[in-house]
Amino acid sequence: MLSTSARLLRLASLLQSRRHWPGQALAGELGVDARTVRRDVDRLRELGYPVEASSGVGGGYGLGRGADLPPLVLDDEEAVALAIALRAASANVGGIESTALRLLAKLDQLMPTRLRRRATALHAVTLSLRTGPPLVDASLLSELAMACRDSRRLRFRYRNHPGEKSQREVEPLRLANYGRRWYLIAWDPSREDWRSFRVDRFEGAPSVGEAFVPRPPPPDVAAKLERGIAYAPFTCRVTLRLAGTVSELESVIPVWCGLLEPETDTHSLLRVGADSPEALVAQILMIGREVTLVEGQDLVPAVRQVLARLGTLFG
DNA sequence: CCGGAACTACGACGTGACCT
DNA sequence: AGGTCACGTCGTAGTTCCGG
Repeated sequence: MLSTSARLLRLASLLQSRRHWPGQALAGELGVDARTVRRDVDRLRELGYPVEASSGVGGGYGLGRGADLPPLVLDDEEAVALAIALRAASANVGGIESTALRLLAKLDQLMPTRLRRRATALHAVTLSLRTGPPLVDASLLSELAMACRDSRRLRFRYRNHPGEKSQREVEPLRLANYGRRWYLIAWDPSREDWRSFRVDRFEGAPSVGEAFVPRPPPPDVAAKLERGIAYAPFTCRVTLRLAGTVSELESVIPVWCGLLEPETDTHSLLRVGADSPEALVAQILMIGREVTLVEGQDLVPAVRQVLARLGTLFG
């Protein structure tokens, strides 16, 4: 049983973690009666938290936008995650470097020693390699993240892999990053399917539309999208045949190698994508299995050149 | 369009623990 | 014993949904 003060901090933390909370759900989280939650909400309001309430079906509590940011409450794991994420994000997201450093300084000052050791350990043993300029803008990522969190439709202009432009309207689910690239995972009602969109291919700022009821993603959507991301965006693409079923191969072939598809009862297809013939060769070698080329004959001359250079080097 | 059901927040009140 | 505080119960009011 939490003390009243501890419960008040926990309530503030809960309200900051989600836009909307039914009173009964908060009561369940806090282990008290809904009436006690309401009293705590009153106390938070007295402390300056802009807690808004709505009655009726679908009603509940939520943090409104106040004149000032109320005190932010983080638990141990959140504080460590924030410190690590800030260091990583400042290198991969444009426009937030100095803000991230200011925030890190604040966190560093407030963190208990045990947490600071955990947060800095990863940074201390990680070497940051020069990776070029950031690919996406922080404000765009932030806007997409809020649309995911609040389950609001997004309309935006998008340029696909071949460079064709289109107007899209989707129900956003998650942001995902693969290497230095960021992707928006969303349900596309016009295609009746889940799609991933590269954030750096958005043209202009998206417009946020009406709220939608989030649909449960199919259980394997993350793996499928991960493999799709590992293939579709690249300029050098080949399809390989290898022995084994998809379920057998999934456990032995790294997910970043490409997109596995069933072909027959005994063989599967692996679609491999890379930025260059050199990277393609390296990726195919990493598969570590005997493969045959099914599609991508146009890349054969380029790949032969890479192999010839290797032959000269080590011959 | 209307009325009832369902759901939710809100207010009044009683109870028990703790402190002086 | 009396005051204070935190808590739960119960009834009320507002909102939404749905069937006739």
